[in-house]
Amino acid sequence: MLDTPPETADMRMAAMAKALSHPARLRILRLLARTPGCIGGDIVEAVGLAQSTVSEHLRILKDAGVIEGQIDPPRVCYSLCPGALRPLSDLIAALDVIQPETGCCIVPSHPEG
Amino acid sequence: MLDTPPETADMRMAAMAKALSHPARLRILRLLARTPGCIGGDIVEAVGLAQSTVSEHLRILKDAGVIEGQIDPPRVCYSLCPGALRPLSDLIAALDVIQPETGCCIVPSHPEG
DNA sequence: ATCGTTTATCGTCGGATACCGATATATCTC
DNA sequence: GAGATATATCGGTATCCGACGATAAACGAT
Repeated sequence: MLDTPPETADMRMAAMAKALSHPARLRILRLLARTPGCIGGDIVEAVGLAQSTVSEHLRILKDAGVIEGQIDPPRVCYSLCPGALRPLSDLIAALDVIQPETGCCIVPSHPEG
Repeated sequence: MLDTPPETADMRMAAMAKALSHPARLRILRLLARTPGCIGGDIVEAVGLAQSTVSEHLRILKDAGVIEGQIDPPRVCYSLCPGALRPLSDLIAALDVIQPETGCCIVPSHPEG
């Protein structure tokens, strides 16, 4: 039912950014980075939301490829996918590089025909 | 009406990420980075959406502090705010650093009791 | 003062998101 | 099979988002 829908690179990038666009999810990511191993439902306690809500956030992160879950029944052990966010930081770096220090407009005058 | 609502650092970060969470906005950012100077309504053509829609995207980016507009009546000259996204890439870097190469779970066993 | 140009705002609509409680699912233990 | 545990999914509701057309606002030119 999903014959490779027109998913552009920007769409993937946008989806990745969207995964980071909620405080609870940032919390989760930091928690996962912090933890020496990986955790299960402790995340629920850490973020202070309902279990179902946290599960949804985890799904979003998983769908975005930012985290992955390793099953250890009946738990699931979540962890970061190391290089997953690299493209995003690369984009940010690229944007900054090209725009060095020029305050703003270089051509404030309008070159009319 | 907005007496500094409990805006945490994570909320700011999330808002920044949300600014990047749409293909059209990524398009706009890349366009601004690309352009030697900065552009006005050419953005509208570039993204292929209605003028009002693009204006809204620009507002979102501006609110997030990612871009800024310099007025050159009747146009507005948009440009990137150079270091604005740094905190986001820093976060990403931090996440990756701490998670070195450990495939996943370090403690798959559940310390019951 | 009026017109033309460019951008911002408004009203609206459909669809997505966030949150919750309740329930289903999966697995180990007994 | 029954029970316990941990996670995923479902149903519902309130809110937000993205898109558009229409309209307002700001300013230079005539």
